Amino acid sequence: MNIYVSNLSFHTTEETLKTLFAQYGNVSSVRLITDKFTGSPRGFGFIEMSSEEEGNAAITGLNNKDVEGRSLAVSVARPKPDNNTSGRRW
DNA sequence: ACTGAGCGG
Repeated sequence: MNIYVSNLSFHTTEETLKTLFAQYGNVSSVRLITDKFTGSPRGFGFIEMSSEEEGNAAITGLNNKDVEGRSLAVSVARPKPDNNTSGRRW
């Protein structure tokens, strides 16, 4: 279950998200998108959970949640484009 | 090296 989370504080780290999402299910992976030059968290990231139900529970529970002074924006991540092995084929 | 809409590897 790929989950997209944004509107994070610039001080928010992976462990913070990990702790928050772990409350609603098993977090498979946590990836914070960092800047290329400064290496600081850009304010958004991706969360992978073990199951879809846990992901929905995390989204429902953590969306618009106040974290470090910012309201989290949690939603389902978009499918990434692929050369030819990607879902819809038209 | 920075800042506030946002979808990465």
